[in-house]
Amino acid sequence: MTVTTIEKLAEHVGQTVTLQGWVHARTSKGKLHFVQLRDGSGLVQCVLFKNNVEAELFDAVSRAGQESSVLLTGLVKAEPRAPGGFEIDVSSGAVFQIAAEGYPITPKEHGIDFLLEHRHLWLRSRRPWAILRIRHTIMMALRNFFDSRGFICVDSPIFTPNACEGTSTLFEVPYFDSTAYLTQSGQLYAEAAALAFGKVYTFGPTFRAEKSKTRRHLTEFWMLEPEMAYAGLDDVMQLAEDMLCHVVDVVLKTRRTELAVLERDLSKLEAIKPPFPRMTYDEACAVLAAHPESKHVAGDDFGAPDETIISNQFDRPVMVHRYPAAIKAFYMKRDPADPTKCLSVDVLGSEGVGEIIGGSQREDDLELLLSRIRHEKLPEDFFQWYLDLRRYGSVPHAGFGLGLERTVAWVCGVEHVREVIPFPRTIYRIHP
RNA sequence: UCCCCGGUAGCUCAAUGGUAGAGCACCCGGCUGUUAACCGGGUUGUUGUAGGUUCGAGCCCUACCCGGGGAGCCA
Repeated sequence: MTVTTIEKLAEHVGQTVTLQGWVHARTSKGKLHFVQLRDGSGLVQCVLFKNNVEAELFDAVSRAGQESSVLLTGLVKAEPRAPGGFEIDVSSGAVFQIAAEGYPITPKEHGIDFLLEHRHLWLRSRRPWAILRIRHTIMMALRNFFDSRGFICVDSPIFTPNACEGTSTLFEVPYFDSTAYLTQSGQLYAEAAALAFGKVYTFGPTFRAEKSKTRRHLTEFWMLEPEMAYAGLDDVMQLAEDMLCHVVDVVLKTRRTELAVLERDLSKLEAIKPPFPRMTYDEACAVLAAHPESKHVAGDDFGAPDETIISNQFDRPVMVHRYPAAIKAFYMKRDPADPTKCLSVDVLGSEGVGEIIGGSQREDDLELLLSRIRHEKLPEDFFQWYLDLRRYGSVPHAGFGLGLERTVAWVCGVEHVREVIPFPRTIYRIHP
């Protein structure tokens, strides 16, 4: 007897196979049970006729409520009317466990608070299933993309001695006799690695203790940060464009079922093709100045509503570059053509989702970087190792940070980032 | 930290200041083609907490707790 998974049923039409899973839903009609079986890879309807299976199994299934664990063996039949296109005509099987009464997540509607409180069970539902499988695919596509271009994955530490950028509020943790902080960015370490390996990326969790409470914020989220030696702002923008196009392409090619579960408008994804529009910060300011709903003041950073206005001008991500140096991080290199600007870029996702990537060319001159650190009143001692990178073989280098959850939410067309990470951590939620 | 909204059965919600309800879930019975099945029957409450106003509070007032949406900041 072949044990297989639901997503591979197409290879087994006409054969008898065994599926191992859980009862997603069951309806019975007299001497007939319809079991919607979930096995993690998909969902398929299994039909049990009373006369075709042993009485013990038929009786057990009649008592098997939602989420009971069952093992069913039967003939795989093509069934165009069934979701997924297949149906199992069950001949034998076993009920491993009758789920306890009171499985909280019913087929009816639930509020977000209730669902998050039961996230450990909610993961089994269709929507999280689709989203988290796409998240996985996006992570794989990203890794494959960088791997195929000769990037080395270099992990950055999660315990850090200080603020990487000196801005965000960090989580403080006891570290033996002193204090450590959870990383808010692996970038400074990625720079060190780029000067060692040429092209690198870090990919891991990052932490921000800011009391943000919006659909775009988590206190723990994943960030991918590529960094390239002998590269500038234009290289970074090209890399970001190629990367996003590749990710969307892979998801469109391999996750149609999941996108259908999410009722994603595929035309919005199919529009994600190169080239992405590019505009300077000043050009973006002009767009906002001409927009009646914008309260943006030229020179300031863009607020969330401003980003929405800008990104809604296009059907694909837009790259806004050369922001005022004053509102950006100390390590960003000044634009030689206009020293009030820096060589930075923000990529705003389409459909008004806001910033998904922030990147820049880094300041490679020791004296200029040191003056920026002093001007920002950052702890100079902590940055000595970072300054070493400018002392010994400094080169032009550049990179960016991609917010994984924001990217997944954008691709999935999901409103809130808390749905695109398995166990979201927000200001008021650390459970389960 | 600030602004707005909410908290009633396991869930989603209703209830003019006057006897706390419905649908679903769950349990029992029926049905060989269901798709959120259907039909019949049954179980379900410290109305977030503590005060106050009132003859009477789920409803009005005060404080607090919890959560949601947004701002700022950012990915």
